Amino acid sequence: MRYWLMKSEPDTFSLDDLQSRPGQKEPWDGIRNYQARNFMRDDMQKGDQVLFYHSNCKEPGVVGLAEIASEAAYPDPTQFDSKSDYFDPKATKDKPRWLLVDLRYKAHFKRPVTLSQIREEPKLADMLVIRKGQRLSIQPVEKAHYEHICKIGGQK
DNA sequence: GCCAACGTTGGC
DNA sequence: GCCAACGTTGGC
Repeated sequence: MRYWLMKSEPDTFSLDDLQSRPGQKEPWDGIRNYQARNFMRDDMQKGDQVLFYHSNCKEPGVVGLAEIASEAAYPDPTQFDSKSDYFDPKATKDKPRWLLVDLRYKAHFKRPVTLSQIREEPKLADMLVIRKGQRLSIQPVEKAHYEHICKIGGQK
């Protein structure tokens, strides 16, 4: 099993939104970065654990947990939809360019683990999310880091 | 709203 | 294949 950090802007789609979806599940569409896509395609498996991170907001940080709920990555339907913001004219059904996975809600942390807390904690100094210029919306996370974030967040 | 950092595009 | 121009991300 692997561990991930996935970013979302809470104004667009928050952990609350994921919790209130039917089945507490959501296809994670709109990923348009090759590195992030390759993580989904090559490395993600059903049951992988996810730190759900709120970005571009007042208090950026990990607000809770989710998990990968699809067996594998599959084509993101928004790439074929000319009305979608995520439409990609170069993608075809025979040769889809973009993939997604389903995400399932697990829990809210008792206390969100803020970006500044992560920066201040020496044990988390190697996390990608605090590396300068790091913008990837899907990042691999080491197990020890995952567990420590959970501990700070008050989630076993 | 600003802007640094980074990814992508496209002319050559 | 280079690289300037442009667009996006995301903290502040």
